[in-house]
Amino acid sequence: MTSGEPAGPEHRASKGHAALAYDRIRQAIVEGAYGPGDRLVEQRISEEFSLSRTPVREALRRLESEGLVVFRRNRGAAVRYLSADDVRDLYELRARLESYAAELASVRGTIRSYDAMDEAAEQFERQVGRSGDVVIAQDDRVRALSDTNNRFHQTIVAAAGHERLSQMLASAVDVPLVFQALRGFERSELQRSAEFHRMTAHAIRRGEGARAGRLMSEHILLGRDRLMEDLERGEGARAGNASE
Amino acid sequence: MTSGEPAGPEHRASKGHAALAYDRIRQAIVEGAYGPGDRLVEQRISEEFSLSRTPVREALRRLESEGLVVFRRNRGAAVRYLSADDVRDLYELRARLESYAAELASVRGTIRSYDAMDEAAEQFERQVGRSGDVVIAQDDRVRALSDTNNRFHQTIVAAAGHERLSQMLASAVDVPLVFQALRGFERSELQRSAEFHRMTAHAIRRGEGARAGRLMSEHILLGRDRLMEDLERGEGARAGNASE
DNA sequence: CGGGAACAGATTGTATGCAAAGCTGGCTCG
DNA sequence: CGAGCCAGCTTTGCATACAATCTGTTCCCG
Repeated sequence: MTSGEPAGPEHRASKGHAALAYDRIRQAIVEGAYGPGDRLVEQRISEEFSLSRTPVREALRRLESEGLVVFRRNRGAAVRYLSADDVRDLYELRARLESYAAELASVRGTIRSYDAMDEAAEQFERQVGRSGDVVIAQDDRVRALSDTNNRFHQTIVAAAGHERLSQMLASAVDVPLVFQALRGFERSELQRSAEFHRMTAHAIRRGEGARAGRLMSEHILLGRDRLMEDLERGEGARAGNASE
Repeated sequence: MTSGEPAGPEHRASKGHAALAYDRIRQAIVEGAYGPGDRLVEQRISEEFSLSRTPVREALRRLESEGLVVFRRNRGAAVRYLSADDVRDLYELRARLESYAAELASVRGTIRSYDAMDEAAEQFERQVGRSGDVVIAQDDRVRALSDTNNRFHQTIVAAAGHERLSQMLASAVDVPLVFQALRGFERSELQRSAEFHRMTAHAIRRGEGARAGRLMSEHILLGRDRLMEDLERGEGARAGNASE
């Protein structure tokens, strides 16, 4: 569900308080509990989580380096605000990076990683099929879809076997946006996404890297287009509203 | 080592101790004072810089997020070790990112940014011209060359006007490698680099983004080839030992 | 009545203390 | 003679205390 950390059992003590704070703050941002521009006061958060400021601070700086949060000297952290232009840029960057990942995956991936990729693609398809007729509004559905979608993309990134690339993608994907985007998708769009997943996975497995890269890029840019429509219409909860 | 940073209790409030520690540690790694695998013990570093452990720790985590340093839980930080394969991957990634930056710069750059770009390219050329016949061994020369080279590349990235991209490149460039690479360059290779700088800058200014991107990519991949030769021939100071 | 200096509250940035997790080396026991 | 274990030291991770900086407001003076 969250990206990056290897999915271990839920041992709170074994993870370290800083990592814990990181997970929780990140999730709060991704799901919109903290909106863009909200200040993240260390004292308040540390009380909320029953920790000291030190690990909270560490988590915040880590989130800063991933681009979810901005720091201003002596003024602390706030959830990053993204303009429509920022979103456009971010998606285009992501398209390039993930296209590259798809190319690499087609060369370096193992059979097992391909199987995992297909499995995620199939599950996504099933979830789309099961979802309601027009718009899937229920948060749980969106979350499940988002998780499966992330899993598909991350499987490919993992198959690419490029650690730094995977690290970068974690910060380029900007999960809040993906979450938002999926919420607005209509069923036909979800089906198209599922189809792109299938085609991309197929190309990767066959070793056709360039094709896989183009498909992946197109897939992501289609997502961008859809999201930009929403943002320009003004209903994005995360961007587009510039007033305090 | 450092040319002029005050280390005493007298300090400017404008920078913050954490940022200072970051700069100094980073420079030490880039120039090889700390080699790959060296442990970075917080206590020792904080004494060295007359600071407390807190800002040092913060600096180390920032360096971790940039990929120069690795943390292992309860064992602290160490300078990251890069295998030859890692270096290859890193350069290819950098090529893609900076190629994209060049494309963007050709569309978004201002006249002023183009002038700065040319200025850096010209200075690089002058410095190459002035340097010794075969191999420039002197650290000062290498450092000057490295600075100018970085300035050229960073000018383009800045002209691209894509904050996240620029942030990513900061961590993809892995300055120690560039430093090492330049040290091994022969004069003819430096001249070729200078020429690529000129051609790339020209393409950017004329708005030929695709060309600029290809040139930039090629320029970086040439650098990669040269560096890989060095690494394979003997262990470069930074890579060569494969144990975990 | 308006501008600005200074004060107060809030919040970050830095320093230090303390407990727990790792590592090292030596000792004991098989 | 070797292997395993225990003790002590090192170093991190977290908590807390303190100092520096910023923001907003009030009050004084022109």
